[in-house]
Amino acid sequence: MRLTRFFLPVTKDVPSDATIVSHQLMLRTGMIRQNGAGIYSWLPLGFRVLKRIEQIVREEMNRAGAIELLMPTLQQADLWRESGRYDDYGEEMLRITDRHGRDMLYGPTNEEMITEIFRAYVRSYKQLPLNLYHQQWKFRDEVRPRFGIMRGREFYMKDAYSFDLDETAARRSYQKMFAAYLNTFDRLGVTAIPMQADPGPIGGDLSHEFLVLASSGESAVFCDKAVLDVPPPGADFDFSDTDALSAEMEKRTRYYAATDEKHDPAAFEALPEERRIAARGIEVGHIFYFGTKYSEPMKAEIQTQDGGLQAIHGGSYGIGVSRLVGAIIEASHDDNGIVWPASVSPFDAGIISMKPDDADVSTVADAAYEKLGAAGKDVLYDDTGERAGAKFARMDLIGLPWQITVGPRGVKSGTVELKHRASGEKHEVSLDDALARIEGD
RNA sequence: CGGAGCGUGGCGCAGUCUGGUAGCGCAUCUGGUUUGGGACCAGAGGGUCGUAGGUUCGAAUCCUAUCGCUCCGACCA
Repeated sequence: MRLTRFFLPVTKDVPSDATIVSHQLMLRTGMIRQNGAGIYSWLPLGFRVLKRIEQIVREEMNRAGAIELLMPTLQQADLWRESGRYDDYGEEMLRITDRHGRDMLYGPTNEEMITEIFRAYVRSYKQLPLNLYHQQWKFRDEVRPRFGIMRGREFYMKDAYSFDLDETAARRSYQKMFAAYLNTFDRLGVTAIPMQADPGPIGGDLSHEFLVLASSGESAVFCDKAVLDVPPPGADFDFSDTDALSAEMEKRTRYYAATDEKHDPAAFEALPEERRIAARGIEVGHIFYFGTKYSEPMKAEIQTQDGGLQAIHGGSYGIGVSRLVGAIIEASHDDNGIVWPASVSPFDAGIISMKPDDADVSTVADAAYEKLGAAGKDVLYDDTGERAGAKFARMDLIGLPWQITVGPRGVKSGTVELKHRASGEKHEVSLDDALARIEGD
């Protein structure tokens, strides 16, 4: 993408109502635009990141055996009356009346709807286990939205729902999501620690929150440093291996890790002092096993092998996709701007043409742009006539993993400057070497 | 929902106390000089001062109402 053809409203000024760094950086880089309290437009740069996170989440869910579908944002109130949550959910649920006077709502979550879909089609235990998910906008009318997209009222969430015959099978589905989440967050370039959680209004008795450590996090967290060193299951993890699934959970849950709600000071202080981490965290995922909480009132029953009817055991598994954009920035930035993990960066690399009106410079810069594009890399090509300082500052602010600078000096000596954003290392190398380095990333 | 505060060109702010017909910086546009880490000079465009009433000869400024937004607390992906 040529910068002269792109829509990238970067500003030098920090908007005064942004108090945390991710919010400030998202506004400064033109990723989002606020349209109301807790409601945002995703501008082109932000939209790219959102979509890349969504795609990684999708790949990891699919790998774990979940199946994607899409449910609407607007739901019928009657469905929620069946589960009893229409009255229980409270003011956070945005209620709407249509022209015929029917009670509707903007979905804050989809347990009811997925249960309705399930019961309409699934009759036999042979069709289990089943895990259906979607990524869709949600609305929760927060009393106090804040921190930009981190606590918006409208937010983008991946929510998966598992259906199993009994608790044993349901726990296996839970473990699959647990493992899938570890791989997902790892690919997103963040360390998310699973912690015992309160099941909350969704109910049930098995629940973990996944938190990214960040000073601006809304939850106080306490954990054993050792939990940070447990590697993720990895790309070749076998989700059908039940022992391995149990082991992945056990590997982490044996270490102390809790948010303030579940904090046990005695257990924490039993740890050697150098292993105690008391910090703050951002909740980016939450998984629940809730048994028959919805299947019983909503009659989601299947036939068992012996011909009986049985309410299914359910679980739900959320990832805050839009929140992750902010969480990743909170966890990965420096004084100059964002430092994107390569996996979610809005572009794979940036090219700065120091003198776009110089034919020799443009020849080299254009070649770099075309070759990276041909190699499948997404490139932001700064072909503006601005001064060098402005270009460098902007590119640092945006935080792409790689930057190639093409200028008259280098053209003369047959080199370009290759800069790695995260380390700050800069090298004068041949164009081919620079391209090879980026393509190999 | 309790407490606090703010709405003045795209962004950041001054002006409000003490009414006199709107200003600064950044950004934008034009011309010129510049050009390897957020340039300089000259000029220009852009604001019914959140909205609606009221007081007044006159309201960004005073009064009333209303809408919106932010921050602190209790709840949440």
